[in-house]
Amino acid sequence: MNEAYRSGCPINLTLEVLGDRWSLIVIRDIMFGNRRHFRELLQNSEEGIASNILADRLKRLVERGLLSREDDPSHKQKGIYSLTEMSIRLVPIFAEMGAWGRRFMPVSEELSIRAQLLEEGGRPLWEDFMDELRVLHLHAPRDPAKPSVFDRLRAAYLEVVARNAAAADAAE
Amino acid sequence: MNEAYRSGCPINLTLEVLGDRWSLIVIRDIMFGNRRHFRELLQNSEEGIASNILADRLKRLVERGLLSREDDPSHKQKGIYSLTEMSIRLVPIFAEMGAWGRRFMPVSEELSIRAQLLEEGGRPLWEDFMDELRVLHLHAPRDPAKPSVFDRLRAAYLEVVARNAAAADAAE
DNA sequence: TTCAACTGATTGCTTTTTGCAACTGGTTTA
DNA sequence: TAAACCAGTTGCAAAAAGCAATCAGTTGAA
Repeated sequence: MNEAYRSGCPINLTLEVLGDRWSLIVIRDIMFGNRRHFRELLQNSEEGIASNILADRLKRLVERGLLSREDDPSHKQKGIYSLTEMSIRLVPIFAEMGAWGRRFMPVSEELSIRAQLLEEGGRPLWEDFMDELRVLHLHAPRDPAKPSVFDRLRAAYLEVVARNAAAADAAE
Repeated sequence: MNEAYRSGCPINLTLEVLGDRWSLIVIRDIMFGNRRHFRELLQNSEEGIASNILADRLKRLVERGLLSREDDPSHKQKGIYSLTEMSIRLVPIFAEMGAWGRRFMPVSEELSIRAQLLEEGGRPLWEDFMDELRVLHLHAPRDPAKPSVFDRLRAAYLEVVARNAAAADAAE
C-alpha cells in the first residue's frame, strides 16, 4: 500500500520508475534489438546483466505497465515480452539520451550509429519509429507503404559492423 | 587499467553517469530552481535528499564534469555550484522526461506547469533556455533583447501556487 | 524411451549503495 | 560572546546489486 512517491514532479516520477542502471537497458534491448525472450535478453546483453537482475526488472516493468508478457505458443515455458504504449513513448527520451551520450561520452562507433540516425532524423523519424513499434508490439495494423525505420537502423548498424570487420581483416 | 564502462552504447553511457535516483534531481534543482549552495539544495529539496547523498552526488557530478564548484566570495565556507555545458545540454532530456511523466505518471499541477511550458515551447524554447543558463552559469554575455525563459517558467509556477493557495483559502 | 540441451527463472552469498540521524569544525551575525 | 549558519562527515542498518551455481519443467533428436 506504500505506493508513496517522493514528489509529484514529472521528472522525479519518471526517475522513480526508470532511474536505475538497468531498466532502460532492458527496454532498449527490446526496442532496438527486438529481443523478446528472457534468454535473448540475457545472453546478447552488451552490458552483461545478471539473470536475477533481469528477472527482477522484467517483473517490475510488467507490474508498472512498461512491458507486457504473454505466453509463447511454440514453447510452454517461453514468455514473449512486448513494449506498451508507455514504453514506446520513451523513444524521444532514448533519442535525446543517445544524442547527449554521443556528444559527451566515449561511445563506440558501432553502438552509436543508430543513435546518430535517430538524432539526424529528428522527431518525424521518431514518430515513424513509434508507429512501427506499435505494429510490432501492440499488433497495430501495418501501413505497407512505409519503409521500416527498424530495418534502416538495423541495416546501418550491420553495415558499420561489417565495415569494421573488413578493416580488421585487411589489417592482419 | 580500469575498463571503466560497461559498453560503448551512448544510452548505456548516459545511464552510467546519470542513471540513479538522485543525480538528475540535483541538476534539476540547480537548473530550474537556481539553487547554487549546499544548504539551498538540502533544505528546499522537494524529495528530501539526505545530506550525505547530496554531498556524494555533488562531488561525483563535479568530478564527471556535469557541475563546477567555486568559492563564494561573500562567505568563506560557501561553495557555489554551477551547471556546465555538459549539464546545460540535458535540457532536452529533462523536457522529454517531463513530457513523459506528465502523460503517464500522477504528477501534481504545481510541479508540472514548468514541464508543460517546456513541452509546448518545443525545441526553440529549449534553445533559448539553454542560452540563458549559459549566461547564468557560464558567465556568457547576456542578450538584453531576449525575455527570460527562466523568469517565465518561474512566473508560471508561482502563479499556479498562488491560484491554488487562494482556492484553498476560499474553501475554508 | 531416454537423455542432452534449452526454457525462464531462483537461491545463497558477498559487495556496494542508500537512508537516516547525529555530529563536526569552522564562519558569520546580532 | 553566543546563537545561528555553513558545508559537509561519521556510524550504522537496510536495501540493492552482482556473481556463480542451481532448479524443475519442456523440447527434440537418437
